[in-house]
Amino acid sequence: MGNQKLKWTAEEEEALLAGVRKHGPGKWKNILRDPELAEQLSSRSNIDLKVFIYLLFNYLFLLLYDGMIFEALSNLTDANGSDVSAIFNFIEQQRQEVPPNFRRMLSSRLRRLAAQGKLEKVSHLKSTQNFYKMNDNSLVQRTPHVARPKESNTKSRQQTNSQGPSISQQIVEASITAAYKLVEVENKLDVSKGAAEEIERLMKLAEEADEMLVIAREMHEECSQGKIMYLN
DNA sequence: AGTAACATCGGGAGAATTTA
DNA sequence: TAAATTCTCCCGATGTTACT
Repeated sequence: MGNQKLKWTAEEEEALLAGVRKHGPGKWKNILRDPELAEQLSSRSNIDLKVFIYLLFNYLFLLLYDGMIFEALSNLTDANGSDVSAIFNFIEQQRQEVPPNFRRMLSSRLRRLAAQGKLEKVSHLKSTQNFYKMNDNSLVQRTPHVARPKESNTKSRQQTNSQGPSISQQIVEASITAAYKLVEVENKLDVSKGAAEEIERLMKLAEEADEMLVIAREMHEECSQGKIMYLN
């Protein structure tokens, strides 16, 4: 038996994104029936389209949280690390408003990042609170443990490593900028009725993140040629 | 009410990578 | 180099929503 694995090609991704723009998210059948897209998506079912977007969605949320956390920690430069409350307050201050369950999600994500070695967990004798600070691995992120549908021509991990941390770092940097926009989406996702509209907005934000990634890549190339660039 | 389409999630399996 | 681990993708079950 066994599933026939069919990696998403760039053409399929483009066709799907074009379909979402044209017909709207959730209109998978319409997208598949669209004569302009049917050929590119001929080997995909409506379930495939749905799952692809769903996984993209999940992936972006991971980027969202990591981006906000890394930004907070890079500003909270306490040598002993920052506790969850300090990180929460920073993000809340920046964001003005956060989702009701954000603190819980933040705490769990911090534990996860610490477990993965992307953050350093600092224990203090005087406090039961966990403190976290960035470490050398903070910007050397491996891909999150969710399918990452945007990366269709999956490079081997060795290739990724040989390029150094820059690509991952670029993703993180791009996500920081996109993070505050994306969290608005999350706020409204509590009202599940409007999820489809929010996903549509998310698609646009994803495009923005991609554009930022292109810019980040260009900057990286310039830097690698010895040019000095300043970030505001 | 019946039906079609969709959302969400868990789990299985193959491929790729790491480790001993 | 084989075994173990991680990543990526797909399928199917279940529940919900929208339409007729």
